[in-house]
Amino acid sequence: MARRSGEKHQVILDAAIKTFSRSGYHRTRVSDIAGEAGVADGTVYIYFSNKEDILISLFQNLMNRFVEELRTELSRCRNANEKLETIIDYHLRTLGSRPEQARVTQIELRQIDQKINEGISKPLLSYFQLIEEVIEEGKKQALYRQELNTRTARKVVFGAIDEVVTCWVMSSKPYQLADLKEPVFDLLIRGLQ
Amino acid sequence: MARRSGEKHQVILDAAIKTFSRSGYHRTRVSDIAGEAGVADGTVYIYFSNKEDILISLFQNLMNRFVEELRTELSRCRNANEKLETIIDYHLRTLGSRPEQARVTQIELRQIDQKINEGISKPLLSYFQLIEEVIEEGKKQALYRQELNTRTARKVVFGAIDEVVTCWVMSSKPYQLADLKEPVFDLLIRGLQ
Amino acid sequence: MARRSGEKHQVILDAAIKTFSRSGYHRTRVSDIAGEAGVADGTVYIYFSNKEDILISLFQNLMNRFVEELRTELSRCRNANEKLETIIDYHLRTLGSRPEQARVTQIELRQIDQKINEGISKPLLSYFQLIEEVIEEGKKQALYRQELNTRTARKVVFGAIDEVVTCWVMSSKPYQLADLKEPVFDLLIRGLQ
Amino acid sequence: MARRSGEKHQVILDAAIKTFSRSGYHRTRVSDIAGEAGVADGTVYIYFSNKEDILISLFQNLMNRFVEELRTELSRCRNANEKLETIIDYHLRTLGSRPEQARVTQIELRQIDQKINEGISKPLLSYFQLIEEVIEEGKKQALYRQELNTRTARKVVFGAIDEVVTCWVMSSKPYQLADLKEPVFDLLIRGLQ
DNA sequence: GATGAATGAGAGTTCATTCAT
DNA sequence: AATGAATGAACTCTCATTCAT
Repeated sequence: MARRSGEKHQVILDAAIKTFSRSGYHRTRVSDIAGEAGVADGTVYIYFSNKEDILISLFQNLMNRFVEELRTELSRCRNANEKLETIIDYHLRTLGSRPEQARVTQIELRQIDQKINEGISKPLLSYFQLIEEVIEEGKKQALYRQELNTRTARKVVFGAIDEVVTCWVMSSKPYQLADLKEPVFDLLIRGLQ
Repeated sequence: MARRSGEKHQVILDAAIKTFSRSGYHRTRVSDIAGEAGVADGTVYIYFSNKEDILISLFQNLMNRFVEELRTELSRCRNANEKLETIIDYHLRTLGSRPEQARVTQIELRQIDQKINEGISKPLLSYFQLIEEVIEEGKKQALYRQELNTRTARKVVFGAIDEVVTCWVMSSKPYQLADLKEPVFDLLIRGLQ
Repeated sequence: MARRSGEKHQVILDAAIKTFSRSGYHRTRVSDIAGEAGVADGTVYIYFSNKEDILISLFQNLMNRFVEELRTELSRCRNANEKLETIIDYHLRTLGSRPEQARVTQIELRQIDQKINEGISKPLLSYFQLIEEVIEEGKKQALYRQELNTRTARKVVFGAIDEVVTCWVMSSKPYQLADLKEPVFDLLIRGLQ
Repeated sequence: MARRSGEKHQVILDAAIKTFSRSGYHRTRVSDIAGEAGVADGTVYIYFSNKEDILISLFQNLMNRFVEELRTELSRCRNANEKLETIIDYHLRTLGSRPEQARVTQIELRQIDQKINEGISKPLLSYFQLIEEVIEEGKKQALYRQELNTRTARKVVFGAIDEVVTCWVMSSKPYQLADLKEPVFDLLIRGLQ
């Protein structure tokens, strides 16, 4: 049964990012990943229970690290506004500097079946949770309107950032993704106030 | 069953919405669509060149009608604010009343290969175009800030609405999608002003 | 049931020679033949019972005319040697001047199933019969050896001519097929004497 | 089943001869070959790129062995006449003792598309080459006429033998193919002299 | 007789997954 | 733990043939 650690575990995950990003989830064969990782096809199944498991593990890995590091950066902020700015900045900066990861997150991850989304939802929910915490904090700090519906506001915030990333991924990337931080932050902060 | 010429085209398209929505694009066999449509497998290939073509035609069909009707509604509005409100309202109302179409648009459509996205991009771009026109109009009418980057603003607006729809589709739909119009509009309008 | 006459019967047969020659029997669709003939797909089935029937009818048509005309030419000959020369000449001249027919005869006709060969065998047998008659005549006229096995001799004669045609069809046809009459006749006549 | 590496390649080839000979190339399904070989359908595609590849590999295999063994036999001959006799004898003996192989060579092999013929031409050409060498040798040894066109003579020789085999394959085989060696050789040798 | 839209059986090929070594 | 040959279920698409008009 799927070992979740070991050096090869990570090697396969790295190979998967590359191949998924290059060819897309459905076009990538397990043997492609194995080849890229320099292991035998069967070895993949020692570390992952199936192909979908690789994609989900990939996302969970990335997302956990993402949220963890983001929480660290947020701990240095003094108020909700700074935190929101940090969220947008970190999100755009991280994916902007890792196009392969961005492609997997924005495109490939959405190619899997409904039921599997559960594996994706969990780590994503912790990010949603984080954003909602910041909005709540902003309301407590009287920075944002009291009547603001936190959940809806979170959707707007996340949706805005997410769309900006998707557009960048789908484009030929003629601009720096991080450069969009200012206008996006500006728009969202005014919306919340 | 399909008496008039050309009727089968639509029958197959309707069947495709149902089956894609029910089972997802990759899990749907062409024979499932044919069965749902009450035609033979081969008949599908008289009207569509392949499975992907069905999905793309589906989206183009829906999106063209969507943009067309939306433009009609917008023609009744007096200013950019009313238009923005109409866009959000129409978007949420339309998809909120057609969960199957919403599922296809939000989920299944994103499951196809990169190159095929071209077929999707075109009709989507006309919607993006529409939103940008409204934002530009708002700037001209001095309703929105002059320094607003129209393209980025459009991404934020579309991303916000889109995320709201996606969350609803993924949920067990315990609320009316259209009910989110107010808070979303409120947030976005403040962001633009 | 397949009507064996009518103007369209011949139109379809002519279209079949072209398409079979161009694309090969298995690569040719019935709709290709219909298209080339300028009739509807279904019309083909008024005149022929199925696709194989077209190929067989084609061959029978060609072969009957071939043997008939050849017999006429032979009637002008005075002895077996002249007749053999005429056979070789006529065979090479006829196929050499109709590359499409040659292609169908040499290549496409051999692409059909065993049991169907019966339809091909019959008209071919009358050609074999003709050759054997000439050899027998040659023996009677003391032109050829008495101990000659007529059947085997016929196989050698036909095989030689047939191979010469096949090589020409498969080649880019940089020479006139009829030019091979002399050396082929020379070889065979010496073999028979 | 298939213990030693590479053994399956031959097992599949052997199964292919049987099934092609029994049902014909087009009537044989890949799963029939796999079944006859006692392997899974997919296994066939590990060793061959597609169905056509099986037929071509089959022929190349047989033909290479054929020419190789024939060359060995020819090395024992003292002059062109003996060699020509050996060629005819070996050709008829080999195919006469392996009716399945003969059927594939004479009938099924000619059922494939033009472009694929390239795969067939090469090994066949080496046989043609061999025959031409012998004819040339006969001319040098003053056994055959100097003015003989070697290429045409080769076509006559090969065509004669080939036709004899084809007739035998198509018949119910009431005679020994090898028994035709004498009359065929007799006819051809006189033609060449 | 003619049409051509509709049919649906059919088959080649792929590839995730397994398991003997 | 690692391998990679073998598996076989799965699925798209083609096209000869039919038949209502």
